[in-house]
Amino acid sequence: MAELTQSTRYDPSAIEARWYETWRDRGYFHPDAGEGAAPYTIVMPPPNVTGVLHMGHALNNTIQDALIRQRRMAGRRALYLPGTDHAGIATQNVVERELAEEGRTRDDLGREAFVERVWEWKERYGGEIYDQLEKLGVSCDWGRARFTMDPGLSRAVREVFVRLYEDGLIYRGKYIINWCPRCRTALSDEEAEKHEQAGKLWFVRYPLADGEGGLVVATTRPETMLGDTAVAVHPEDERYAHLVGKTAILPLVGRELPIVADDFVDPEFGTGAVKVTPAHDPNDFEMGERHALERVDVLEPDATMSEAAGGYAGLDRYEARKRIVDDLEDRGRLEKVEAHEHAVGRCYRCDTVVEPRLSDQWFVKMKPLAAPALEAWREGTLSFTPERWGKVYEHWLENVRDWCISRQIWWGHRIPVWTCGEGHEFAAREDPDVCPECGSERLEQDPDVLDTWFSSWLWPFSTLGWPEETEDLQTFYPTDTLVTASEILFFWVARMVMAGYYCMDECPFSDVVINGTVRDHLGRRMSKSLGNGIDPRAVIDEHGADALRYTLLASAPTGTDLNLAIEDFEMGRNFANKLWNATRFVSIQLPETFEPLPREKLAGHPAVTDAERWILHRLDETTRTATARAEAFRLNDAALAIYDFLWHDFCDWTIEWSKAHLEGDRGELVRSVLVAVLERSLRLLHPIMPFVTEELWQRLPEACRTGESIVVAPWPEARGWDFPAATESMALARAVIAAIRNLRAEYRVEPGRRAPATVVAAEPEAREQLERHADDIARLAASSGVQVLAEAPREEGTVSQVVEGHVEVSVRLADLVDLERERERLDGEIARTRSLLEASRAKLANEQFVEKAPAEVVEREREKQEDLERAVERLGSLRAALGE
RNA sequence: GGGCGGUUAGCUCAGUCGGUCAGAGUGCCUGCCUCACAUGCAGGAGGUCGCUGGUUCGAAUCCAGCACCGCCCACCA
Repeated sequence: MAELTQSTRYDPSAIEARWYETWRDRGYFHPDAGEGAAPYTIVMPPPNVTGVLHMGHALNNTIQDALIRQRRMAGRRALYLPGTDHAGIATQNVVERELAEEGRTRDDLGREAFVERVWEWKERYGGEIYDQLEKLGVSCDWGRARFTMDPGLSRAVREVFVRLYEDGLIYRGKYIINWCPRCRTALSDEEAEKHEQAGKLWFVRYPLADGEGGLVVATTRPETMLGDTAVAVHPEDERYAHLVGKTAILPLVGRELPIVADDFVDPEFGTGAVKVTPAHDPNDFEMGERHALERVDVLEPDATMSEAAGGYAGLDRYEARKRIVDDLEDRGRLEKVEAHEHAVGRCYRCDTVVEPRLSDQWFVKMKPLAAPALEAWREGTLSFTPERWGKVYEHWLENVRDWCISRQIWWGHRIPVWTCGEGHEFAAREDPDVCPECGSERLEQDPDVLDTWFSSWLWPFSTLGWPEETEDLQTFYPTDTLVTASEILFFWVARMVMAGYYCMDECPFSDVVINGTVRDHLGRRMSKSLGNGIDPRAVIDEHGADALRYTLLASAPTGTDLNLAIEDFEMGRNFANKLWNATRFVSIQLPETFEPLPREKLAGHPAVTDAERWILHRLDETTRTATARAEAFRLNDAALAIYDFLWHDFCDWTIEWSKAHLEGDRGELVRSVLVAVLERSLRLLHPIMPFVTEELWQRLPEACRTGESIVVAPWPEARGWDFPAATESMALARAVIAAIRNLRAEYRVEPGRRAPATVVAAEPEAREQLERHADDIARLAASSGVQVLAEAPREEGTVSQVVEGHVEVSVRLADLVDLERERERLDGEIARTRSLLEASRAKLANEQFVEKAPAEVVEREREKQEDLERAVERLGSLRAALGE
């Protein structure tokens, strides 16, 4: 164990894969269902099967894994359930592109062969993301991994669909939906992303049928005018009151358009008169319903103009727009054109501008499902971190609209609705042979498939076996924490809560933790097209998974976006390396047969000093902080607290301090403390940096740890090591050391040259503390000896500082001292201290302050004033000794 | 149009209850290969906490307004 030949560089590549296999093979990630310890469950937001691990996944999964590992160590039965999503449109697109390269289309293959082909693709590439997640070190239960199109999950989808259908919560109808002309499918409102875009507003004059004047309407999509079946104005708009009931003529087409009055119209916008196109605009559709208007569909599914467009038939929508504008202009119907910024929907998969289109689609009624989901948030059954996301969730649910769930693609769960030759329509859990109503064998299944999210929203329970009453479901549902990005709060989180209540009558999780978006150092979203993405796999290859995980967690306050540059990951790498070397140092000190003192004997050991007590005190403090922060989902705070403790307290001070105490009477105690602190620190850090902590933990003597792996070692608890006096005394010692070092550096003392130092303190208590530490202070400050005195002897050739207000630290530098410079330095110091003192005095002279501020604050201010007074005094006498 | 978030050191960001909160990492400057670690050690410079008011004994912190950046929602064609 104590080989001195070990490399001074930590090499993660040598150990990560090995440990991962060991953990997995030993079953640490696989909790049993049934009776046992309290479960803790996280279901992984399933990445798309087409997905490649990106920084967003890395962050999301690191957070989840850190939570899972911490709770597992704390004794919970932790289940981290992984899986992938079939991602209907995305996956179909990938395979269609593959086919395109072969010069074929999905229609060439036909539905069955195409779906077969997608399955082949899935079998071949769908597992890649699992390998990448393993490299990240996530402690998922791979034996329970699920895919949204597994037989079990497909059964769950069917079951829910049929239940909703039977409950009257699913309906089919002709409505305006978002249509992607490239994917040739409907999209949900959430899938049609709105983007502000510069466009134009065309003002077109529609003449009246009776030949008397006309009225001007404004439109952003002139091509849709071919489908106009009315013109609308506001009922109270006096400008147009006389026209209501009359008829206008549609230019270019000649169709007669009734002029109707409708509340929807905003008199302030445009001209206050609106062309109504029920087949191509959701509002116009509703107006069409209200006024029983005809619907004229002028577009084909691929966004070319249909037969109904007359002379424009066959043209692409934008080509048609151009021609129509030209033609209107030619005929003098175009009044004017204005620049106009407006929101345009685009397909979230291919970025094509979506077209509002009239078609037959399936919908889920959301209002009844939303009610319990709202209730859960309002009652506190469901919490969000950060809390503000709860309001976003609430607002969406309050305004939720029905969910369009049918997609005109082939890859996905086919809608389980059949129609028989007699026209009977029914939904069925099992593929039917005959119509249940009339026995007809001529059955036809609806050709559409379900929105991918229709399977994702069941994820927390479908993955556990639902609709079967499995042991897993009983044990691990409801789950505990859901960690996800804010982008899918509506797509996924809100709908999961609805499904949870609808199917299980219970909220599917108690906490939703929203993680931030990973951006580049300029704050731009990482994306393929910008080429600014940092590949987490490359970071793992270069620095190790622990470095990636630490950097991500430390840089990511919960819910805040993080801007990262590639160099930032060196922070994690350096920390892992620091740990490696600290452990090397401790190991080297331990004989092969080392038996550490029992932990309960450390703090009360006869040979114990402030140095040991202080680090034990800090260890307890850090343990409490790390635990509280991990429980509150504040992993960045936990990570930073452990980092600070290990690097700056343990390595910078305790290890350095210990070097003179490793042998002799105190040796056994000091070594026991070192190993105890290190061992517990490794456990604290394990959820964040699993690999390096395991590797190092295993290198500690067996008697210093419990169990065969740190993965299943107990989460640390504070032991009541509470030593404020030792903490204070060490703070003074460290301040004195820092002062001597500072004086040496200022005077450019050669590193090899040692100089005697004097520490003057009036208080006997302070002197006593310093006396005890004199040798260590001298050693760590490169001094030949430290003398502790009550009175200051004024010697020539010394330079001084005052620390903690009342302690004077002097170093004899003889020939190196530049009197002039020392006078200046002290004058500066005196001026600074005086101004602080003045401020403090002014504060205390303020009656209001003394009266109204809490006694504790006033007391602290008094102490501060005293310290400053003494400091000014001491500095003054130092200065006086230097003459003019 | 509505809502939310951000603005703190050159850079990336912490800062919970208003009073030891002017902090970290990185970068920069000085000096060190000191027997765990140069992926390191020691020392140092660097900020009017976006702007303007207000509340308060006291404001980076609370309130209002403003400016800039970003996100989400939205059926004004």
